[in-house]
Amino acid sequence: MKVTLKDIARECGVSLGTASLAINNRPGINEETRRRVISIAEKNGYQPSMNARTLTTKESNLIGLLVPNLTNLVYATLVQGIEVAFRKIGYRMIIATTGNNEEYEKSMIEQFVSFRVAGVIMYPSIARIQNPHYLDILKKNGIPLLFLAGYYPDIEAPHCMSDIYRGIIELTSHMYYQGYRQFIYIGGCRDIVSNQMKIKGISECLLNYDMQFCDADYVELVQSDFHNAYEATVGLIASGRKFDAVITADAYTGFGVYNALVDNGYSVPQDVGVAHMDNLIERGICIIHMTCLEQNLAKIIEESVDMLMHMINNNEVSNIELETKLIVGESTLRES
Amino acid sequence: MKVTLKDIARECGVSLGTASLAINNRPGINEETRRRVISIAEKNGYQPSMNARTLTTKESNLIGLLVPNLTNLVYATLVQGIEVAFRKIGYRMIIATTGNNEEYEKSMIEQFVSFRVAGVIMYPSIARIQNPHYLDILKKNGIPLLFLAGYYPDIEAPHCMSDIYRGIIELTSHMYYQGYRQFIYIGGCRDIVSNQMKIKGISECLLNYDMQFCDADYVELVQSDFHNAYEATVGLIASGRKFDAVITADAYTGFGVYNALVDNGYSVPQDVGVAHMDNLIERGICIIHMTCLEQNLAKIIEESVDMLMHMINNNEVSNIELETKLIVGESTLRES
DNA sequence: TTGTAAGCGTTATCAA
DNA sequence: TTGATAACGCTTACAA
Repeated sequence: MKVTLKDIARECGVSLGTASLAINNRPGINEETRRRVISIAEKNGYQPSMNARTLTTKESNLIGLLVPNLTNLVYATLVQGIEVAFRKIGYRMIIATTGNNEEYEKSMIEQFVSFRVAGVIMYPSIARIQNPHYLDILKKNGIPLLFLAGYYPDIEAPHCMSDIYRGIIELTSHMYYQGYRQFIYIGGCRDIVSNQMKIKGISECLLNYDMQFCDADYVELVQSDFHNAYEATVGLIASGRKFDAVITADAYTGFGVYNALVDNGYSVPQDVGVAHMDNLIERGICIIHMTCLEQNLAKIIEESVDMLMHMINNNEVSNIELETKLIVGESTLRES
Repeated sequence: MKVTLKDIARECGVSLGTASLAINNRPGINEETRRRVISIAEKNGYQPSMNARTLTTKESNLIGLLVPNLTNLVYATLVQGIEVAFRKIGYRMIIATTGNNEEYEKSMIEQFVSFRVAGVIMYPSIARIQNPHYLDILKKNGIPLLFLAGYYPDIEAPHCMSDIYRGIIELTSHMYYQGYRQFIYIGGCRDIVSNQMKIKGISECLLNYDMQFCDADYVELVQSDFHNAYEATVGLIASGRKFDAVITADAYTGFGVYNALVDNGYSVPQDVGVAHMDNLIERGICIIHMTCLEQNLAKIIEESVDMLMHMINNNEVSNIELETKLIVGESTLRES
């Protein structure tokens, strides 16, 4: 049923080799023959088999991209940007999601190997990862790996991400100057590198002002989303815990917190200040303009594609950490 | 650099065939040998080459999925759901975006063919498509095609989508009963099937009330998003055009309209009612609870995966059109 | 239970 | 400018 080069060659009355030259626009073939082969190929809907081609040439021109999911706009934006960038330079992508599931992550990495991809970009996401050394399979097969927006400390591979540490210090300082004193962070698993950077940033910044950010100030959600954040905040209020500043892992989580506060009679920003990571929701949609820390996703996309290409070409690369940008909104601007 | 089965066989001191049996857990091989082969394979990070395997078995277990982009939550939700569903039944996906670009769409379809995918699901999106017959290449290669959430009228392939026609009638009626009389639709290209269904629904519904929905009442945006909708609405207002009801292609467009109205001194829902397709933005985030027409995406996912599997197994399938659900929000509820 | 060899659809090498 | 042939990594008869 599939159309093969042999079919085309036969119909044209030429040999396989000749047909191959024609299809691939290689020199050393009569122009007239080429045209005939190509036209017959098109007529029959012939497409060269990637499988056979990769097998012979050992070049797949394929990139594997692994992200936690696609319904989070940060991931989706990264994926889309990276796909477009690679397409421009003649590479194709296999996009896969892990669902924050270690089994899936492992199986998708194996999948990439079995496709013989030229390189892998992965957004590391698994919370308490059991054994990230299944990533070693990439090295064993000579496939370069680049971590996007984070990394696994145990695995030797370069990364391209935002300098969240610096960014969160800027954010914390801003909130401090607005008079907020008791900070809470609400987000996903604390074991993830990016979250560790946040904790480090917040606590070191507060230390400068002789304040402490302790373990209990990190509210760890099973999943960082609107509803979990809402419930967690309600719980926090019910527990009588004192706090006047909340920083969250992403916008959805931030709005969950905001709604819980308002529903319980608190005013934002007067009673409590709220800020979140990332800036992807159209402001005109939102019930309040939230203060947030914007990552330069476009730059992350550009740099990570660049880095991986260097790695594929056996060049050295060094880690990249990009500046973030503080966007101050109403949610942390107290009337003074 | 890549690890092959030959390497494993050699290291184990068995033949290629035997190694293959072991790796694939086939019967007719000594248990002890199997264990040895498998353990050596794991040690070396061996992964069978999909390329070679597909070439021999002629079964790829791959599905091609094509959507306009990933940053729109509707598409992302569909992609994610479909990926998970196929993974459960042992298929892998190649996810690609078209960026609403006909060239890209064509090239991705060719890509799918060259991967020898078992089937293709595509979200048709190209506005004024020049020649959708590049899809014929799928049929020529015996690859089943399923349209998701729309279809190209000229191409013979089944589709799975919402019954937008019925849904939009329900929405229009609701707005009529709220006293709205002059309808505008704002969305993308009118040539797209789903938009035609909307026009048909609105105009037939209005006809029942002796009202007309004419050509000029369809405001066609180059791209249906927040900013274009905002500008278009401002333009509409400036032109002195009379209208008191706006239905939009999606939530972002709807909020663009809403903001333009409010910024120009109109009140929603008193002066103008606004409603949009789809219901994916967390309500707690939004500045207003908009009336919208919710598609049953979960069902679309389930049914489309099911349909494609039937097609792959050479069974007949018939088109599916699923009910939508009207969610009434503040944006069309006039105080009476 | 294991080994041998043909074949999958390409590309690449070498002769003609 | 073309054709024949080996090779890529794997599966699968079939033979041993």
